[in-house]
Amino acid sequence: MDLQNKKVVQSNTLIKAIAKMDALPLKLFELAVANVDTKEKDPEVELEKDLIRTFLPRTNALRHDYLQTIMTNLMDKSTFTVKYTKENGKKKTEIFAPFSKIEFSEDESTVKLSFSNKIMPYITELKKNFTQYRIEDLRHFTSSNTITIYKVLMMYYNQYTNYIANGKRTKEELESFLNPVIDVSELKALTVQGKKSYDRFSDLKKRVIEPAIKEINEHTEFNITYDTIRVGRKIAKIQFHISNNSTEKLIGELTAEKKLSLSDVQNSPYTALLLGAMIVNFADANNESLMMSLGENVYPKYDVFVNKHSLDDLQKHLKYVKDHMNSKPNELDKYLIKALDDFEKNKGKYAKRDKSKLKQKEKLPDWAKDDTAQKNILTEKGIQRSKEIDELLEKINKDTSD
DNA sequence: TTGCTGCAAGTCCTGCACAT
DNA sequence: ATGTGCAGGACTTGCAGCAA
Repeated sequence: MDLQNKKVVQSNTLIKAIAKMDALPLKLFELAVANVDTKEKDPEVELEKDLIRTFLPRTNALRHDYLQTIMTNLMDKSTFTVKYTKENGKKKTEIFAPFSKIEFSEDESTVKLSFSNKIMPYITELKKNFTQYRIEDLRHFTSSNTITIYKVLMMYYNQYTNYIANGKRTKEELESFLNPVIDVSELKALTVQGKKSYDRFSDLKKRVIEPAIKEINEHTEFNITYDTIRVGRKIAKIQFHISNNSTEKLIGELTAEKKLSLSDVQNSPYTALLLGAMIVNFADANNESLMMSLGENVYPKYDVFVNKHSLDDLQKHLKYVKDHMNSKPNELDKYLIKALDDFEKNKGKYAKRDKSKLKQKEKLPDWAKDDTAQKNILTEKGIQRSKEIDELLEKINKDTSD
């Protein structure tokens, strides 16, 4: 078995469920989960005794009676509490044991663990939220708190890698997965629940947080740091910072600029805007050298512009550009960049203009000092064209987000 | 089965920093 | 100036692991 790559796969609900297990039962549970075939109807796992032995701190031999103690402990202490709010707003709690049976024999080299039906949905329902982490990392953890904190942090980290791959989250949302903020009370509930409370944050920090982070940093490829967030004088939240050299490389590759293709440029909403403003026509849209020059040189600037202002402002800008164009320039990309730069220089007088301000006399950019251009934005024809572009954009955005 | 050892976890004390 | 909360150290407790 390739432990190095063996991933434990659990639903995030399960991770957030409170496991009152000690470190050893928790490790064995994770080991079993790592090896379960979720497609089986009645999932059973056979673990080699030799493998189990490697997860024990100091044991050289694994005698039958000692194994019995460990497995009894595993059965006794493995309880999961899942709390959630029903649709009608009422709280619901489910408490269940992950294993229905554990069997082993003196003359067999494996231990057979049967999962309970109740826990399987949590392990198999991975489509929405999923967490994967290396079981190998757990081997060296001595505290159940380390395992729990590691799992919670991996939950966030894997959402980061998941979403960065499909590009469906903003940069800020991705950052929040890498720098999750967790309430001290929630962290206490996840780690020391059921035990004597750590009323003093310094005790929680000393006995739970710092040893856990130390172990994670020492035994995994992750580097965890944290900041405390105070509400008043009290430390109410902890913001963790997760980094990982090898995975950063992978993420870098995932997010590295993909080589731009003609279809990328054609499918860009900016192409739709240019078509809508009649700055390019359908023949232009199939002119590869023209479109690639726009995609490489102009669209990145439009990205910056839209980020700063809005797509609506860009749309207005392009209308003015078109209405001021006497003839199609030879180098459309340079022309559009120049027009955008001029716009930015005059943004205070133009970009933030609303309808009430339109009635006032104000200085417009040179390329926009055109009566027909100013009329156009207020004419029925102009409004209609604006609507058409909005509809087109909406359609494109819908297609690309699906 | 019993008792020993080592260690993790929990608690308490003291001094310090800082908000009020 | 005072009270509150934190950090660090010391002490206590419980028990896993193991040998006899």
